[in-house]
Amino acid sequence: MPTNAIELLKSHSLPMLIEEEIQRVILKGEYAPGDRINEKELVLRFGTSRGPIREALRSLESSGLIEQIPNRGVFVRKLSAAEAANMYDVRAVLFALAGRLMAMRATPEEIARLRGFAQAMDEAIARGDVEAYLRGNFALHEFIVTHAGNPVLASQYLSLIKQLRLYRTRNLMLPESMRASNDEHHEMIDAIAAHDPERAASTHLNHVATAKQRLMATPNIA
Amino acid sequence: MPTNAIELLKSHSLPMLIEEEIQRVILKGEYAPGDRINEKELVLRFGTSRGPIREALRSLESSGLIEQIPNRGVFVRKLSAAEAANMYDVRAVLFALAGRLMAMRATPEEIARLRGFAQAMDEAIARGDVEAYLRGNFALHEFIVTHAGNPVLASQYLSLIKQLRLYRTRNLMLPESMRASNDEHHEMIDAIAAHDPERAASTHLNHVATAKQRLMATPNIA
DNA sequence: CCGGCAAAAATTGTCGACAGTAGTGCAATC
DNA sequence: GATTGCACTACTGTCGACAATTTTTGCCGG
Repeated sequence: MPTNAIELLKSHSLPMLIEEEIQRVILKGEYAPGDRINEKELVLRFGTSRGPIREALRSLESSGLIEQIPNRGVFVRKLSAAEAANMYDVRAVLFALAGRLMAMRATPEEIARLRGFAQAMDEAIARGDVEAYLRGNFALHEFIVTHAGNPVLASQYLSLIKQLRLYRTRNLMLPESMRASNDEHHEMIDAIAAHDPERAASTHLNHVATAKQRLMATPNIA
Repeated sequence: MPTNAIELLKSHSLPMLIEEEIQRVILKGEYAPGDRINEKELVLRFGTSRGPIREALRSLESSGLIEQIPNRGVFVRKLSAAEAANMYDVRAVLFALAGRLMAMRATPEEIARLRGFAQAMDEAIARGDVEAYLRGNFALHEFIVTHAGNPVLASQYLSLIKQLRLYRTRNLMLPESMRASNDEHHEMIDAIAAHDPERAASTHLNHVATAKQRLMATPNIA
């Protein structure tokens, strides 16, 4: 197959495209944690041979979304509560660093963007639109870590976020939780706007720490 | 080749073994940053076909040691000073978390081990044995992050350490630097032994921060 | 009816070969 | 003599097939 439509998208090799698609499917929940992923199935799905698919799976293994067991196959990674808790602790210090850096370097435009995110989330809460709230929440966090001026930090943080999506995606958001969480967002942004690195670091750290508390408090529904 | 000697080592698939060997060769400096890695060369070196080798390279790419450019090949990753600085900042907050956790959970045996490392380094300095000092330094750091009770933290920290070895391995250690660094080690261990998480976190953070200062102060010899 | 054993099916691991692309050097032309 | 175009080379990308292992299935005996 010399000229397939999937090939035309440039600067992305075939294994990379396959990797992104498998990742999308996993995060969407089409494969559940613990499920086995059959290579032949992927062959049929993508119409390529097994070579590129195996390369994509190796890459996904390194990013922590799947697990390879020799001669047994690949499985969607299953996160225990303890592992998720560990990830939250690491995520917290990374996010604190992001907040600290943001407080030191944020431009007025960036601060305005941050306030925009928080306001949109306020409105989503008022409308009771959980979907929009979660979108805004992710956008705010992503904006902070990608604008902190440290790509290594951003990459590690986003990788953790991705892996954490494997843990109990049934993340029911109560209205009061959303309100409390967005209050914390406002405090974080105030600290950044005041260019107060210490306060930014502590508010960001606490934000993730309380999110962890909320998550760990929910009964195990798996 | 049904029964090759390399195959007998268990619980490690062939791509994993190849990956470790390539990694070892890169970190040893046999391939320098920016060098191109030829697949055919690896085929001759390992005696396998290109399939397992390509899988190993994909995995190494995810761990940040090499870079793949479509249709061009793979290259040993080249770290700029800015990227190294970013890694040090992330490493600092991770190490601070490790120190905090260690202060909360370290057993008397672990504290004794820590003191043993620091003492061995003191002796290495007295002997002027830079090699032994560096070994002890790595052993101490590794011990702390792997005994902090957070495998996610350990994995990320060790991954950063590995990548940082691509940056100016000509890390000349002056005797006064080693003394100052090991003084910091003693302070870190004291904080852990006192089970003082805050002091442990700050001493660990500062230890990496000053290491970064020292590294960035050295003239660029690349 | 159940457990263990053996053959068969399915799946992963590996390989050699072919296709396509980037880089190189030569040659012809201005 | 410099430059542009072209063939050549070497490499990466992909594929289909074979080998080895695991899992399933069917059978037999208890």
